[in-house]
Amino acid sequence: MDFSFKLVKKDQKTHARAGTISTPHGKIETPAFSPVATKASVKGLTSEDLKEANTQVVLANAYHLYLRPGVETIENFGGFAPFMKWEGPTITDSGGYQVSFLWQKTRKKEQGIRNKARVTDFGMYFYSHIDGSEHVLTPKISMEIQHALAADIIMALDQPMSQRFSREKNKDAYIRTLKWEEESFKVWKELESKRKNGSFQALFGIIQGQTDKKLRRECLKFILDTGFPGIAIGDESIGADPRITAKSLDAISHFLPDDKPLHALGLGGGPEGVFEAVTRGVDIFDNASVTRMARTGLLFIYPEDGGKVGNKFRLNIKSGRFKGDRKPISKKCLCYTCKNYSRGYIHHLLVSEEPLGVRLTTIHNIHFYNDLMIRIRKAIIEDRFLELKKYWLGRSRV
RNA sequence: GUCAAGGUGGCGGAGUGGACAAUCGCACCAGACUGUAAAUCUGGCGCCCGAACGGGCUACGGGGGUUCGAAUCCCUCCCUUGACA
Repeated sequence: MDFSFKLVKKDQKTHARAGTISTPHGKIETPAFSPVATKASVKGLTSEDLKEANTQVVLANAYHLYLRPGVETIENFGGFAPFMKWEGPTITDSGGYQVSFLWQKTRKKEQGIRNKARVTDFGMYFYSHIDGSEHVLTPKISMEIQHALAADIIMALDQPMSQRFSREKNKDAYIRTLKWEEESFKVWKELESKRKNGSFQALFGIIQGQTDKKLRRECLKFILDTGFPGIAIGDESIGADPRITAKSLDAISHFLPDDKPLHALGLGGGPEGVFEAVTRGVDIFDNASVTRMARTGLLFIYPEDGGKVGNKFRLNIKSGRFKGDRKPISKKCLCYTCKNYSRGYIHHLLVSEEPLGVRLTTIHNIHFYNDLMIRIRKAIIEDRFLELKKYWLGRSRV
């Protein structure tokens, strides 16, 4: 088996831990951030850019790649990683999240297309946002798609819970998720047993349950009993507000095994959210807003630059006050962008909608997150994690 | 010089007697951003007072007029563009 998680160091006072995930395509030193390459592309960057920004792993999406360019195309390239010329470890998401929240993401220019999804125990019926064609996603189909996309880490099909759902609907989603994960596991086992190329994909089960401690624990127990190689935690509570995320994680921190990594799906909340999540045992996470914010001009800065909880560790480079500013985005940052370009120039690029602006800001934000994770890992290993956390967050909220 | 069309907020451009401090777009300002249907979306955008409902002032080239009421109608002047000389 080409997949393992080994602890390097466990923090004494918190659940924070440093470890190494080994995959057929290399190691991931944790805690780690995974940039999101939904459609086999981190918007604006080449794989060399990603590498230079210290990226260890990227995450792509089954829903999007299935609809376009299609599974066969990618299979012929040997997976989405060779397709995008990425040589390191990779993750794919099952597509459950996408289908679940399609209905609320209708965009004005695409309003002509049917966008309702219908979920039954059998699967998720949905209409393509591209051409309106009808499709169904089941645990088996999701596993087959992800098998073809050939990431090192794949996700079971789930139906994420939401604060906007009724109690009843959330209960259904929870029960259905357990059922689908079990089914995903069976199909995955079968696909792995038939494998001829000596590779291996690690299937992660997803813990649902929002901030309900009982459900979270029950779900974790189910995932461990079933024997998934890794654990993911999902649904809407792993989101923007670090305190709600913390509440969800607190339910399971004590029960995390040492030999399985915990992935937080879509972990939000900026650097503050990262510290709170790592405090509670998160080893790896992905987040789309890091790169999305880069595109809209929200750039991360260090405490040395004035970054703090109050300003969410970021500045808005599009703001008129940066026009003509000759300083780099951050004086502390060692990314390609900060080493070579000024705030004034980047301000100009984004305001003028020059594509180069997106590339430079995305490089910076990804480098920032990766560097933050490197610092956190180092602090855990050197027994000063809480010290680092306090330095960043000020008076700790924990 | 004659004829024609036109002059509206930072810009473009609607409105052609009351519902107009004036649609809309751009620019500008602020905010948001979860397993990316996002280089997107939301809000503000004459000045002053107010937390808000709201109130006051100044404004559709200048001046004058008609009218209870004018960005809108009439007179006159100035300016722009096009055609003819």
